[in-house]
Amino acid sequence: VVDESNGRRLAPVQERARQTYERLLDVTGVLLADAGIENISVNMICARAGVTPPAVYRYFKDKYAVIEALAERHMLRQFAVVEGWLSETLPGGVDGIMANMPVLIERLAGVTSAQAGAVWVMRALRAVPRLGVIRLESHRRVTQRLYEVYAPFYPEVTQERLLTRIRIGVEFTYALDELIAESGPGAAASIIADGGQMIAASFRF
Amino acid sequence: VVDESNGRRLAPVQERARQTYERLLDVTGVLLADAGIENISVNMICARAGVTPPAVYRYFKDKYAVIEALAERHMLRQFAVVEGWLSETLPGGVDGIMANMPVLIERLAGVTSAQAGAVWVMRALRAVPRLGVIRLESHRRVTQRLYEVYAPFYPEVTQERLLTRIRIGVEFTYALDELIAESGPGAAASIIADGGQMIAASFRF
DNA sequence: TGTACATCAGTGAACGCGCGTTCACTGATGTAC
DNA sequence: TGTACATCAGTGAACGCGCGTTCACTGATGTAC
Repeated sequence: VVDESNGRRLAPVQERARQTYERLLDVTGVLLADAGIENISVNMICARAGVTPPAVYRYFKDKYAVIEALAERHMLRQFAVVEGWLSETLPGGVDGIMANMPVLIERLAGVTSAQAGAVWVMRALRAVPRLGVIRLESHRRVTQRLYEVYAPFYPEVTQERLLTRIRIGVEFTYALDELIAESGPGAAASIIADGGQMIAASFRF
Repeated sequence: VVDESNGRRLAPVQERARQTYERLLDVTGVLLADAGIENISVNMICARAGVTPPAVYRYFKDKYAVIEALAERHMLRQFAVVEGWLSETLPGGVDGIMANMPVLIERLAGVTSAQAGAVWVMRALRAVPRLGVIRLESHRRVTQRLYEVYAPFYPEVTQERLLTRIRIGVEFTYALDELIAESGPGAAASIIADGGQMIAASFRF
């Protein structure tokens, strides 16, 4: 009885198993930061998580499936941040949204810094062909959601053009997230402030 | 008699050797696109280049040194594009520079699409900790150069703030380069046009 | 111009190691009656 | 409440393969006289 969709196998049902599963994800994040995507191995993950290799294969098809699950968890958390931010700023109209862009950037960066190795997960998503699709799918989803929100405010802009701009804006936002993650805490504040303004400015047509 | 600085070993002196060297770089680009950073191996590079492993070790310390050299070649080409573009647009002042942003984006994308696997090289640079420094160094260099050019046009902006904006702008530009590389030719045109405008807009303070 | 020699360029074969993965299994947890 | 059984969770040991890397070498190219 194997799921196999997307490389995931059995889902943990008991509490002990759920802990093992989460621990595997966390440990993978740490290792990704320490060793890098090309040096990480199932054996390493096991050793750090305190389990033996077959335990990993119970839940994941291979090491990419672990990274995939880790990435999805991270992107779901970021998506939740976007939703929360939208519901707060939407009453202020498009001006409120744009004025609060630095707030969004800051919160997204918070999610990234909270999870060890999250930047490296996102980088792995780009560098590994097999994992690229889940990043694209996630960006597509965010773009779609933002389009629904922005469209009423830009009646004079064609759908195609607005979608392109939003898609680029999403990409810019992720670039900022990464830039913040690799900067010291001093530089982070000004990147958040100026980066947010830059994205907002780029939505004046 | 070994160089060892940055993992490079002997430099090719004879013509035959120079061809082998360049072929190793080109083949590595292709393989990076096909197999991905985690699956590429020295053996694969050799097989595709029609040489045996020791031939690679003559010029490179390991496989990362090959990717590093490939990345540096690509970034030098892009830097040359930036210089050429600057000398053309600089007479038009800051307005000329900003108006011609889409031209820069397009040319950079041209360099990327001309070299097989160039996007994957840039992605590998992010994902592999050991290679990250050369990407940072390159971005720092471009940022510095653009600062020299922009500074006179923004006398009222503090140095720190202008540097931050340019740094972010550089990152945005690379993000566009990657976005274009993973888009179809139809979408590329509008990303170039709108992306260029977005970056230009983000330099209005 | 020819030859002897130096250096450059690349080969063939081999090595030990760690990787991904699987097998048959034991132990832990939950549940029917 | 106790016991028998089913399912879940993880172990221990082993495997073959391809990896990175090195050795002593042959062949190709350049150069001094």
